[in-house]
Amino acid sequence: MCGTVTRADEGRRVILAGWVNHRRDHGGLTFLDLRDHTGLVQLVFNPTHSGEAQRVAERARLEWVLRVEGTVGRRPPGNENPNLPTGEIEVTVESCEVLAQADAMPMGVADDALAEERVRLQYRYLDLRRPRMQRNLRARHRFVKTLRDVGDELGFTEIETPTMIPSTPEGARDFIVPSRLWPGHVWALPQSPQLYKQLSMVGGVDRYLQIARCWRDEDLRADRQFEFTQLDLEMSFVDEDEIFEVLETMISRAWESAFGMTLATPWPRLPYADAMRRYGSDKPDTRFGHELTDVTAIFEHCQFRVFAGAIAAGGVVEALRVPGGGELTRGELEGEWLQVARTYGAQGLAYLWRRGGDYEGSITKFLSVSELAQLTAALGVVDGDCICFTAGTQRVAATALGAVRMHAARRFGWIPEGQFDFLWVTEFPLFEKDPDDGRIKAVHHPFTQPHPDDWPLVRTAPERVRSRAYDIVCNGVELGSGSLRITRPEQQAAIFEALGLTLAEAETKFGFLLTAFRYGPPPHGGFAAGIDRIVMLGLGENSIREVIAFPKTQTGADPMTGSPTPVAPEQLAEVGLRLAPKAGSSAPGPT
RNA sequence: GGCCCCGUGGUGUAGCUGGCCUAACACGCCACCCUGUCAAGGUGGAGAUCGGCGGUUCGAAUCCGCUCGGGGUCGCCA
Repeated sequence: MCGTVTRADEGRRVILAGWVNHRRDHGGLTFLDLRDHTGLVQLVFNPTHSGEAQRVAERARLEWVLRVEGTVGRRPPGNENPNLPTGEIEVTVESCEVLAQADAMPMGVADDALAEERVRLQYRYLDLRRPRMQRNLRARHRFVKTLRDVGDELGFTEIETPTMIPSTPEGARDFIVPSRLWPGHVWALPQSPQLYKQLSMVGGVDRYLQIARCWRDEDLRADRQFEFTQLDLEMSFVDEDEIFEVLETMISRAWESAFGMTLATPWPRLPYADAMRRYGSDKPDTRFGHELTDVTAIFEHCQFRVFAGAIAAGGVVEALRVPGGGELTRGELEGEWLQVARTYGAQGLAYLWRRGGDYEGSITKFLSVSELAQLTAALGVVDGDCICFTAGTQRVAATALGAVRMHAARRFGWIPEGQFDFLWVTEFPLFEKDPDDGRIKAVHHPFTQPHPDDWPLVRTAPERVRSRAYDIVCNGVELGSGSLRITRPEQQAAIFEALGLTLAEAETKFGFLLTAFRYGPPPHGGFAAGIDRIVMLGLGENSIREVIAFPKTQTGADPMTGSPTPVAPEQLAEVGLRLAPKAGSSAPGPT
């Protein structure tokens, strides 16, 4: 292979095939760099050795595919290239065959010739030739292969579950597939194999594993695609400790084999409530401190109406000390910093500077000497700091200031590079109130066990019930989640009741699972980890599109294939469908 | 659905406080020269009317509006 030729091969005859990465034509003597996924090697075409091969080399252009036969030799002294692994040697070509020509490239293939993402996706097959993408694809392969290997060692059985399953209204929007044999009926692509893996537990599988493709018809993001891949696990007769240990083993070993870095295990556990309180996030970036402080008690009776009003309404005031923030201008704080807080629902962002041993800033005049002294003590304020505040409900104030914390971290370089802080966020709330209709909904899914201590609250104060659901978080990215499941009918009934589901409704939605649970379900729990995101993180990429061979754009299209495409009426008729006219193309209505 | 950023030859950029832009530079492409280069070099050449539409103006790549496309993000993602 091109990149694996070494000094040890000196004198050997080799046959190499690859792409022309670069050409340097001296009008007689010609050099071509030949590339395959292993790297580059310099080919020398000397008219005195082989005039025929040299004439081919003169014609060859970037990205032509060549097969050459030649002899490996040391480069003449002084002509070594220390920037290349194969820089000490070269291949003197005796014969050269053009396997394929290439038109002028629509984009460069070198890593430092990065084109606009639209162009990269349109010519994804060229983009994939880039060394970086080759590295990413192969690292992903190693990662997944090791997950399977370790899973096998740990007694897991890989089970394939269907990709055409019943559609359920819960959770994300389904991609639906019309049924030809059952006109008017549809299948859905799974958002996850959740129910099937639980059924496999009932089926005695004991330890289920799947590298599962999942689909969700929601808006795309840097870390979200329509279809993504998860490491899906389910285990019988286990509790959190065993599940955590399995995942720590599988992911740390796969991480090491794919990225060559070791991960310390076990990972710390952080209850959800603490994560929200300390970091203002359920997926905290714990690579740096600068935690939030609840200063509600200090400002309970203060003259600043925004604080006092929020507290009187049952809310809180959160504070963040920004060392060095004294240099922040009013324009910055009231511009982009405020915008960050507002994006996450805060009404505003209050701030103070500590300069020359005193507080400055527009809210200073509303705060008493005593209040400011307490603030100084509580946060350890020193000269040159800026203190940012949000006020409101605990959730909004903390979340917004948590976002400000991340903004500050990037602004002031708090984030240590090359560090990976994995942790478990545990004891997620079981329920949450839907702000739109005020109804109680399951945070994870309705089969999640409540925390054993909180069973009495299921009836009385459902929003305070903690669950046995947990997430893996690393560097502020949510990498996966899981839970222990409910298998006892009477417990399940209590949860459905809290969710406002009648037994009849539950039967309609999940009847097959409830039926299965009448025939001796083993206690079980599991986890699903987002492979795209983990590989993205391990490779230092900022988007999962960099670790997916053929991703979609943010608008959910594929520029390479020009899809999605319109569909012929006959094809629709066959599956019993009629499409609504496109909103823009319908007749204009009354204005 | 909201907010923010971007859109100039095949690619990447400059120009964008309006006229000197009949649009510049690098890479790539074409032709010729060149036997030790490795971001090879030299000479010459082709190639964009500045995403699209509309407006302001004597005059627009440069200002405004709409629109299309790409990216980021909030909502959404049990």
